[in-house]
Amino acid sequence: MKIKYNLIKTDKNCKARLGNIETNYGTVETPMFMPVGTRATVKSLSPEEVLECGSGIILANTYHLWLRPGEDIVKKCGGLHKFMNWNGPILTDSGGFQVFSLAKNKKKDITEEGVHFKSHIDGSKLLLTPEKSIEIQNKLDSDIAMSFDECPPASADYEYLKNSVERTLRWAERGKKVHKNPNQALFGIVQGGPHEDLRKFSAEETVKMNFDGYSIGGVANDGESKEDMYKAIDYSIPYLPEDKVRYLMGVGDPIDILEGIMRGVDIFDCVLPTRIARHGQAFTHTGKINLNNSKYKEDLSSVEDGCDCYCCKNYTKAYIRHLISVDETFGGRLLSIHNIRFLIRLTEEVRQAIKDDRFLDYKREFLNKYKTK
RNA sequence: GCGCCGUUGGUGAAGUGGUUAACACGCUAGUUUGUGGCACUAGUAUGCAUGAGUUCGAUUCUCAUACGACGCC
Repeated sequence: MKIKYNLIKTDKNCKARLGNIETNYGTVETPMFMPVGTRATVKSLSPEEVLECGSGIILANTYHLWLRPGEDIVKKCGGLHKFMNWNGPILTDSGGFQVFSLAKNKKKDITEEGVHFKSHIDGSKLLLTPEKSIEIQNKLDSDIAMSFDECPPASADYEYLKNSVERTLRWAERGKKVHKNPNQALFGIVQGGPHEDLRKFSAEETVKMNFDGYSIGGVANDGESKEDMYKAIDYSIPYLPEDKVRYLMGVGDPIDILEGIMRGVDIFDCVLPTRIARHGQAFTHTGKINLNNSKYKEDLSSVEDGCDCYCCKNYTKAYIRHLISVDETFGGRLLSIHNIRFLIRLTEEVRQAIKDDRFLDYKREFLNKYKTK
């Protein structure tokens, strides 16, 4: 079966929603945070460890798996779940973001047909089209596939965004036509930058195509202000159906997650917890800390008091600082576990708060403690 | 004892008679939002072994001293 989204309730005081998603690989509760496993692995963690962090779902990336090992190999191995030994649901990104990301430094060639660009591995010329992206995702056999969209930079002007929104709609339609996997849901993506009319248009037109869920894209790009991100959400959500799940792509700063939930978002994903972990930083309820800092040299406390993760239950800051400073991968691994657990725990607490209709109180209390400086 | 060479920051080292002493590593701090990232950004010697001299001016020239390397007796 395809996924099924069940809305359980909405917080009385805001748009925060409590729900769950039924999939062939079990049910996951929303709001939720999805760790990123770009190349069929959440960097440095085993599936068991990801599960132990409380995550029931992960994200994998179409572009990267297309290049290596190739979707046919994954298919031969029995699909992505079997291939990577992950028995929970998997969401695949369409590759749209990679095109944007690759095009940041190099010349991109976005045409009506698709996007021409060069492989980051060997420089060979590639063409990714809406049809190709869906075909790859079908073969990967993820539970949730994304439409192939254009993810414009935050600096794009109105005219560019308008054209981009229209092109993304045409691409969504083309992708939907070739989508064949009966066990895989397909999401449409809302674009339009921070502009109210473009978001409205994009959302309404995308919803008309009747996707299994809806993503809000084009946010969290470099240089984008928080205000623009929140606008993008505010201007998209009202036009999305209540009974379909909403996914804010690429967002994972704790504050942004709470802001998103308050505005009606159900799913988040982000590389932040694992990336900053590899660079020595950890989320805590009082803000982000940097284990590189010399003040932790002799600190025998855990990364965060009261945290129930494997890292905090067994290791000191002094030890982790040492690992990070001598470049041992175990340090980043421990912090990845902690950071993912931190965000998952955040969503667990949020779900309870929504149950009690006190999400806004929870959010206020969290923000009071969480220093960004 | 004599000869010869050397002595620049935490480390390896560039360099010049004249405003701010290159670069690298390290160290310190910051950044990171659908992962081309173990990456990026910034800071880090008021001082060039010590003392004296030459000079308008010396880390750069001269002499002495200390320390170190090498060679000879």
